[in-house]
Amino acid sequence: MDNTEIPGNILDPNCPSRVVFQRIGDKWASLVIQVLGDGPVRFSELRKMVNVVTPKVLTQTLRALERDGLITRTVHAQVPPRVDYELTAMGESLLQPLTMLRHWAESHVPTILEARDAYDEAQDEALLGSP
Amino acid sequence: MDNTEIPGNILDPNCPSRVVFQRIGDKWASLVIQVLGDGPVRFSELRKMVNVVTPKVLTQTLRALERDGLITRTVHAQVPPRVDYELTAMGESLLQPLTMLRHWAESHVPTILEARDAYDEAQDEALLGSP
DNA sequence: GAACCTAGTTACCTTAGGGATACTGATATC
DNA sequence: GATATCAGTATCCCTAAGGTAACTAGGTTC
Repeated sequence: MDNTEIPGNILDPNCPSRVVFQRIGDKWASLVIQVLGDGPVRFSELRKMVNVVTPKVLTQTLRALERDGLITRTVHAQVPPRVDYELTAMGESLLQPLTMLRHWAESHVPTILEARDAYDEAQDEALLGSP
Repeated sequence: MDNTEIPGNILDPNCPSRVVFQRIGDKWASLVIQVLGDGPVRFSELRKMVNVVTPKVLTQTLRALERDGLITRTVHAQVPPRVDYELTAMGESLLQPLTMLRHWAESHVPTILEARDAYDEAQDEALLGSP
């Protein structure tokens, strides 16, 4: 069986690609994973690094990642509370493909943005030509 | 400069990762790219392969990929019409990281699904314990 | 001239994702 | 007793993504 073939169970909501690509597409999830790549980070630090995400949305993101077994949540019995988030082994294993994708992004996004501009301009001109 | 560092321009809507991760997260886009990995495919064929996507949504997806310079659209002057979609060089270069991610997905998604079940069960029990 | 083909549109609807804002609870410090 | 810290909740809102269903255009075949 060819290892690169495209799986046929695309309809299946549990289709591997579907499940993972959804997580990746999540606005903050992949960012959080990459931030956690350097070691455990507490909630408030995460908020600062991810800059303007609201606590509700950050919590949603973290819960989803925890549910998927990609990160762990550790509550320290302190006051004020301290909660650390950390990648699991599986979470860490995701870093590599994620980093590859990020590198691809960094080297190609300028071209993508140019393509968008060119496309949009062509569209505008077409509209002006036949109003 | 460390090649694996996390870029700071996360706020920037044009942040490379943001742009690419969004495309990947698109429900059909990454699937279409992988289908086109074997060569040009016409609209109707694409519909069959991607199985239940409606023409409107498929068109949206294809237009977005075309706009980003990842695929080309070729109209053949025939009747009935024939339109072929094909990866550009940039589109092809995306296949590699995408395939890596798919392989990661295929080997880890079963674990993810188990983790979800376990998490959800734990949640249910917690709710039953303190109603 | 009726029906069929492909590659789309058009109009409409529903839901989920994300966001803004304000509040809670437990404790320690002033 | 007022205030601060931290890690969240609760409530409400808005938009965009995705989906359904029906229709169009241009030409060909029966």
